[in-house]
Amino acid sequence: MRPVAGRSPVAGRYAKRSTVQTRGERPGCLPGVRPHMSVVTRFAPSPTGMLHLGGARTALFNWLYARHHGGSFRLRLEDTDRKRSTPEAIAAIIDGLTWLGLDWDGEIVRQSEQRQRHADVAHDLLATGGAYRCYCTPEELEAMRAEARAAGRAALYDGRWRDRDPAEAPPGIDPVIRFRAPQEGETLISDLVQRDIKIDNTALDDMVLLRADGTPTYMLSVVVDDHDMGITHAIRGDDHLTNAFRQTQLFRALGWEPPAYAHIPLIHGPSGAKLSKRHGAVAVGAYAELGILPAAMRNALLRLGWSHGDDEIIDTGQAIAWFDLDAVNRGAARFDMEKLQSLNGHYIRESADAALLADVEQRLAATYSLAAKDEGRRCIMALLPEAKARAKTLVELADNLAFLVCDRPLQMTSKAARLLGDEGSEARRRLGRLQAALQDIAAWSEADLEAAVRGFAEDEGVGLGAIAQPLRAALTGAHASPGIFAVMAALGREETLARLADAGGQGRSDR
RNA sequence: GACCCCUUCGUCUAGAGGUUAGGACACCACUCUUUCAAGGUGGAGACACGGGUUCAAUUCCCGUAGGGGUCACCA
Repeated sequence: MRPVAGRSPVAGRYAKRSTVQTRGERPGCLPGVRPHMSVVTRFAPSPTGMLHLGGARTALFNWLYARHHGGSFRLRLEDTDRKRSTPEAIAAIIDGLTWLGLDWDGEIVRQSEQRQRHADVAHDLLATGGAYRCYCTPEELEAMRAEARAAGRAALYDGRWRDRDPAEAPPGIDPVIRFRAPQEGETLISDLVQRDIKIDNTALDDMVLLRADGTPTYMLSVVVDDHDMGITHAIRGDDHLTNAFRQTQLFRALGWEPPAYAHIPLIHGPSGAKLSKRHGAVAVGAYAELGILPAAMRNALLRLGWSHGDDEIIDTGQAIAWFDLDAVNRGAARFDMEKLQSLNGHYIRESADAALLADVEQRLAATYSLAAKDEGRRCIMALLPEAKARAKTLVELADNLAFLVCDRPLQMTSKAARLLGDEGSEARRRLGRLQAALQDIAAWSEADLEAAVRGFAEDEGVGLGAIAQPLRAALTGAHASPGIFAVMAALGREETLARLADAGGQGRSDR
């Protein structure tokens, strides 16, 4: 992982870029209006935890936007807070994105590796008066905030070192470097999603650029990195909206042009509040375990806050073709697991059998602790087309196929046991006769089996259901399963007859 | 508290100054059927409230209420 953001090579490109800006006069218009500028988006998570739905959706939108415009999508780890950033979190983010199929361009940029450049920028600003040293103690700041709050104002730094003579600096205190933010007028953002929003500059204070220990803060780092990486569009969660004003001011102070911003609404948890560790945030990896297909996840995430008329099932190719920021909503949405599952069922049905096989085998092997033998694999493949139509998740799919690889005698569910009845029941005796009837069937094919069983039912003078249900119980241990003839064909002659014997012959092991 | 944002069926959403307010998930019924799904058909279900503007407002404007976000030497 080597950062690409250097200090110099991109400067020239930038000078060119800033002359093209027309954004701001046309709030509703799309970034595509700026010709000849290749789109560069980025997903910039802080590696302090898992990748949850909100982050995943932000990544998706950035990825889609870049792919739609033929630009590039970068991944940047905002690890300036090295105490909180962990290798596990980095791995979780990478795994999550990989699982989702969101591939990034170029190398991953680790913000911490850019700290010297960030510090240099801060010092340049200091030299030109765009920033100043502040010697406040944490206690002093805390008191300041408490007072502001008590007075019913926003808790802002009051700028007490802004114009103070550094000669008055108290001894023994390492100063922070603060941005000298404009105090008059207002700052406008022409957000691609939220439209024009302006804020009075008095609502913003002089933020810290460099901490007392000389390390850069996030606010400085994003600005420098977005600039250095040539980010044209910053698509991120709504919770960054107020940061955009500060960042815009910093960009301007540095003589740079900020990227186009697009603040997308947050995804809310069941409680209606922002997703967080305490509020319904689940790592995307958890959905993989639940048997969700990445394609379904992408589709579900896409429809949260974005729409294309009445279209619901939108595969990734279609999403790339259709996605743009103008159709992004401004209100937060809640995530609906039921809808995800429904979508997932669709994508499972659309999947090729071979693509599902490995996953099913793995799940079966984990749950039933049986090695997938060739015979087992043959059975599974044979029934996959049937089983696929009945599963909303890969977990269900595996569960629905588990009977194929279970050892005899089968464990019966209570409903299955009821279908079979007690020892010597009519249903069981009939299964015994069926076993005999099937004994010398010539070709063990689904069609022949169906003909044979139907014929048998006729001979017995009962409807097919009266045979099929107990038969299903005997063969699968359950009252519901894929089509019974397909089950028999998949199981094979030997295993089918053996299970029939278990149920019809001696009548054992049912519960 | 200050600043900012949001508000159409339970949920995700479409929509437009005049519509029977559309779709999807979930729900109910019917259908198909060897079961369960899937599929098909049908049903119930929404414009937060109050003022304006207008011939007409759910759509535009202003308030109210409710919800959310942000106010760190976190990101």
